[in-house]
Amino acid sequence: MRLSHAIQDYLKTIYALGVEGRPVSTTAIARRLGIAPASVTGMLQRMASMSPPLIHYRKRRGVTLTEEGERIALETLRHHRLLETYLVVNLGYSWDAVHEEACRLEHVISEDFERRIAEALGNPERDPHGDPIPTPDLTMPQSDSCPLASLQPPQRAVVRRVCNEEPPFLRHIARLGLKPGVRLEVLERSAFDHNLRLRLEGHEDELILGPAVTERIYVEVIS
Amino acid sequence: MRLSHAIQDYLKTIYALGVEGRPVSTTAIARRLGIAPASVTGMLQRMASMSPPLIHYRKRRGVTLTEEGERIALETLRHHRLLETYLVVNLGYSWDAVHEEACRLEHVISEDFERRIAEALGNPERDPHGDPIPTPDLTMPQSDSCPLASLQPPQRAVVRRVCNEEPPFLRHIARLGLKPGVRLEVLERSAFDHNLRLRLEGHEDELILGPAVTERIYVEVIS
DNA sequence: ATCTTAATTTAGGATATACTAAATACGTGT
DNA sequence: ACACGTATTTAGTATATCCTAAATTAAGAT
Ligand SMILES: [Mn+2]
Ligand SMILES: [Mn+2]
Ligand SMILES: [Mn+2]
Ligand SMILES: [Mn+2]
Repeated sequence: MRLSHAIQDYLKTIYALGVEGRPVSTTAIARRLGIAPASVTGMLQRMASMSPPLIHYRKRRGVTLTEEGERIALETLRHHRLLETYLVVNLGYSWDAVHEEACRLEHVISEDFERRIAEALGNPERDPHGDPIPTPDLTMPQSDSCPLASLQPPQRAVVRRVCNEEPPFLRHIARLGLKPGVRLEVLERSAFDHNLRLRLEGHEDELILGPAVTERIYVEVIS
Repeated sequence: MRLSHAIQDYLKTIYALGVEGRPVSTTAIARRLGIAPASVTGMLQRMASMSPPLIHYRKRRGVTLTEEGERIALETLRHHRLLETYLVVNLGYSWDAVHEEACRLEHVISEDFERRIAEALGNPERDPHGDPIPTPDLTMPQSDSCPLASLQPPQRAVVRRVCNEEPPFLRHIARLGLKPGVRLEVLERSAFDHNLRLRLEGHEDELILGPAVTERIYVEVIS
């Protein structure tokens, strides 16, 4: 039974919002998808009463994914992230332009297409934004990165992941040189405004970043 | 105004069935799309009353494309054929497996995606089946090929185009060595059953093909 | 002219997915 | 216990796309 684009996007959204198995609220889903809350309620009720059910739904308590729902969320997410990677690596897209394209393509490619691009890319583990790509058997690789915002001087770290898909944000930090794989050293953390002063490896000049940026960038601390 | 997948497929179908501007019947569209005739009537009425209208619709007389309808048909067809070519050339698909995949992807790729794969392929003029690919400004390249069935011995010709998308048919003729670009010589045409005996360039043994095959293969006669 | 049949359209419905407006429940502070 | 504001659900619609069954039209045969 092939599921609709709409349902696949709901599942992806619930997966993304449901950290640590906490239930996800109707409103949160509505905001993320740009849909009226009432419409989301309707869709959640339908998804909960399919067989097999895709979500556990408790009125006014929010939803969590069933095993089946999570499987499809991961399947769709694997499509999405492989596509983003393919668009950047093989078709020369810039990393701020791939999200929209992948979000349309993810719903229509076959399993064969998925296999072929994965292979062409050498079975990558992360997409251009550093997001982990679910494995072919649909488990999500765990990564132990933390927000750049949580670092203290004089810690050193590698940028792992950028958790914000908005093209202007991505263009901004790319211009600064902040991309997955880049090493950096925290020089100072200012009180109250929590700005970070830091230097990227290979760059002379220093950077000062506010929390609006540092909370969206995940890094791995270098021992 | 973005048109739906369904409408794009209707337009492609009307384009394909409407040789020389002859009106296309409801039934023909229904058969080709695997949809009930009544549903087709409904859709045709809607398409005729959009602004701008996509088709000219005369009750019980069949439909023809308007300029706008033809534009979209060619746009979709360009997507389809570029995708088929890309799948074969860059992702290693076999030519009998690309149609279905392209028929889903054609509706969701952006103009940017279209440009990029066209460029990656060197702006090809034909797809893997030899079908001409509409140019970027949406004109259909004219080709002067004729059915293999119309040849007489001892004419020689180059295979140009295979006008049948069914995978078993494509696998069959590929196994025989009949692909676009292959040269051949007609040795004999038998009366009544219209079988053709012929030899492919580079092959030792001869082939005997019935009209079910030779009417679907288009060739260009070598002077 | 009328009959028969095939093609087509109309009528009535179903499903998926959205919307707005109105009703209801929940949680919090009094 | 209660009232208020927010989150959520219900009710009632709308649109797109399909379906089946019944009605209508056109075209050829008698
Ligand atoms: Mn999507
Ligand atoms: Mn990503
Ligand atoms: Mn299609
Ligand atoms: Mn083709």
